[in-house]
Order: sequence, then structure tokens, then C-alpha cells
Amino acid sequence: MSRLTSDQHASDQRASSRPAPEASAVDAAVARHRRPGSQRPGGRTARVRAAVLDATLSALAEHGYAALTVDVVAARSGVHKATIYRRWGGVDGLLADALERAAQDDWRPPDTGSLTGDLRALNRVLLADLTDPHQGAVPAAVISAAFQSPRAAEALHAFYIDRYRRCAVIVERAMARGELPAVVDGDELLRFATAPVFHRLFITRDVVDTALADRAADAAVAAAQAGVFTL
Amino acid sequence: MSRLTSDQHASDQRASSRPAPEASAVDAAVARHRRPGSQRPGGRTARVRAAVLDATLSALAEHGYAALTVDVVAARSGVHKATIYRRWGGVDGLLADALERAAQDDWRPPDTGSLTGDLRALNRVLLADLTDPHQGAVPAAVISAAFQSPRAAEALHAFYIDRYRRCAVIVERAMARGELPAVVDGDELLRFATAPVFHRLFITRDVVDTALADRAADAAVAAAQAGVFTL
DNA sequence: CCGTTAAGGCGACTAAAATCGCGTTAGCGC
DNA sequence: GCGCTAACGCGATTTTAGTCGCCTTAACGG
Repeated sequence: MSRLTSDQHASDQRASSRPAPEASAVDAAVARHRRPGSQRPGGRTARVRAAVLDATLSALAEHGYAALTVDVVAARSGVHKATIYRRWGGVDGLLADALERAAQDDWRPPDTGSLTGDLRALNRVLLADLTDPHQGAVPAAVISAAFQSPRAAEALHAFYIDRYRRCAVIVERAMARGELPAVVDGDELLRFATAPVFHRLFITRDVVDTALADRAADAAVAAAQAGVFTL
Repeated sequence: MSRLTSDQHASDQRASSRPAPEASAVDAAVARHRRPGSQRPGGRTARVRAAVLDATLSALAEHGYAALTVDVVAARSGVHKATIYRRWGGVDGLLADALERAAQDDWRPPDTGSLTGDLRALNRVLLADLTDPHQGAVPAAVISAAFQSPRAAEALHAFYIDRYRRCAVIVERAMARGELPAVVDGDELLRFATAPVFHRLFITRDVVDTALADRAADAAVAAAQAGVFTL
């Protein structure tokens, strides 16, 4: 089992060639791992990280957060338990790093031509992602882990800083179109628009549908037009 | 240590008298514990529950959620570990029950004379409670536990159903005063008003101040007046 | 009162999580 | 190529979490 997973991954990475020269996607992923004092972030280390985080994600999607344990990830990834504890410290570290890697994608907010349309679409995507067992399990698990682990909390914070920054363009477009009465705080507007979705999913644990997603978007637009987010 | 705690608790409870007759406050607390099939919810059982939940709360406040373990609660309460596992199943059960007991208070929403005032005050109280290490640690911990434990999720859901129901009077008063253009969904309005506080505290992990609490209240009022929550 | 029996106490037991020391491998600079 | 050494593999060990069987205690009904 452990060999199988290991081999499988090795063949995923690079079929059969020298490991060094044309590493560019790997370098990008690796650069982030380089911290002051850390050395040798080369090929193997990167492969181990990829294998471990992939295993973390698939284990999470398959058996849920409650069953996510270092031993499971070790078995799935073919990486030794001790290595995982050394590099990540525990499940919270795994989740934090998985989220950091997930943030390295090319996600872009929707563009429908209107502020309300964009925000509604954003909330629907958000809802779909968070309820999706594959993508959504990671943010959800990190939200939970953040209560116990400062590292997870920091990763979560950074993740949403980045996501909301990427969404800022929605508000900029709306202002350019003259849909808003003045210069508003885009971050603020976006956070208000999305907050109800998170709130019902993870705090009150209500059932959430697209109607709520739309209503939240509408409420934020109404508040913005009333001047609540005006700078 | 275990004897010390045990003795201390015994003397706290009832100095030196017969245990049975004049139990009324205890009875009230106990009545809830009586479930179909459960029997003998009498004095000792109630005392054990009180001791265990008190220990859970103080341990949580003192050392945080990460350090909250059954062994710690057992030691603090003077109740044996096995008993706790039998009755509560684990930390998630402890938290769920602690939240259920906490819900049995006489909490009332603020009454300032205006809708905006009430919602602002509500959000400020909410923020203060959630950041307070004593009161606030329980909801926070249960929110986290709910990701792994259906029981905690159910307790959380029920808790907020009840809290928002108690707040409904805020919106009713506002409608009676004519502050709202039509009949609005009070629950909806209240959830929108409070969602941003939870969102920043537990999802984005931003720093939260009273200015945000007020802004969230204002945004909800603006949305309500624009007809977003109209039934 | 007194018998019945839930509920709790107790400590040993099993299982799982986490750590450690040491040998091996493979990046990286030369 | 070729050392050097960071990073990983490995199995044993320690620590912590959770379970079990048996005995004791004390509610509750009569």
C-alpha cells in the first residue's frame, strides 16, 4: 500500500528523466516554502510536500475531517509519519499548508456586467464550493482548526485577505459603471455580501440555498447604495 | 488532587444535610436531562452534571479549547473519566451539553428605543460576549466542534434558533413604531445584522471593533428599508 | 424504612497519537 | 563528479485517549 501510493505519485510527477533542469512550476510552488533559515527546498522536498498535501486533500474529501489523522495521511502519501510530524507538526499544520497551496490558484471572481449580478454569482459559487465535499472541505476544516491552532488561524486569515482582494475588481467595475453613489470600501462591501453564507453554514448551521445567496448580495448592494460603506 | 476537588465540590453543593427534600433549583435543571428511556435523574446525577459542566467551562476559560480534554475535566470535577465518557461520549458531548445548559438563562435582547439602536447594542453585546474568555469560549468551541460532531452541530443550531427567536421582539417593536416600510422577516433581518461579527471573528479572523458592529447593524437596517427582507 | 437497580467509582487494559535516536538518501555547492 | 549535510525512512518507545469489567453508592418506588 505504502509503496503503491509512493510509486504512483513518483510517476505522476515526472515520468522518467533527470529531476533538475526544467523545474519551473515546481520552483514556484517551492519558493513559498523557503523560510529564513530553511534550506534545501529542492526536488524531493517538493515531491514529499505535494504527496502529503494531496493525500491530505483526498483523505479529507473521502472520509471527512473527523477521520483526518496524521497516520492516515502518512499511509496514503507513502511518507513516513515522523516526517509529517517534523515538517507540519500535526493535522492543523497539514490543513494550513494545504490551504496555502490551494490559495496559489488562478481563481477569478465572476463578471456578469452588474454589481448585483456579480455578487449573486459570487455567493452562489461560494456556496457551491463550501458545500462541495472536495473543494469545500478544506476551508471548512481550516476554519475549525483555527480555533485551536494559531497557524491555521493565520493561514485562514491570509487566505481570505487574498480572496477578497481578488474580488475588489467587482466593486471597481461597479463604480466605473456608476452603479454606486460614491467611493465605497470594496473589501467591506464584499465581506458584508458574503458573511451571511458563512454564517448560516458554519455558525447557525441552517440549511442554505441559492435564494439566501442572492438575498445576501441584494442586501449588501442596498446598504452600499444607502451609503453605509462610503469612504 | 482528585479527592481535594471532590471534597471541595461536595462542600460547595450542600454543607451538611439530607440531600433530597428542598431541591427546586436542582429539579429545574434536572428536568431537562430527563429523556425518553432515561431514568433516575435525581440529586447525584444532577450534581455530577453540574460539577462536570462547571469544570468544562472553567478549564475552557483557563487553558483554552486546545487543552480541553476529558482527563482534565475529570480531574477538575472529581468525576471519574469513565463516567464522563459514558454520559457525554467525549469533549464534543461536553461542549454540546454545556451550551444547552448555557441556553437555559434569562437572556433578553437590548431595548434602546430604535431599531438601529437595538441592533447596534445587540452586536456590541454579541462581540463582547464572544471575545470574553469566559462566556465566549463556549460558543466558539462548539462552533469548532460542530465541524466534527453532529451532536455539537445540533446543539449549536438549537442554541441560535432560540437566541434569534428571543431577538424577534426587536423587529416587532420597530414595526410597531413604524420604522419599517412593511412586514419584514425578523429572523432574516437579525441574522443579516449579526452575521458580519461572526464572519470576521471566526472565518476571516480579522480584528473586530465596535465600529464594525455598528456598521453591520446599519447595513441590515438599510437593506430592510430597501425591502430586501420584506415578506 | 428497605429492596431494586441506575449511575458512578475504580483501576487495569487496549488503541491510538506523538516522539526519539539513528541509519540512509538525495539536494546542493563546489 | 564528489563531499557535505538537510531531509527523510524506519522501528521502538513514550505518552495520551478511550474502553472494559467489576464493585460500590445512592435514587426511586413501594
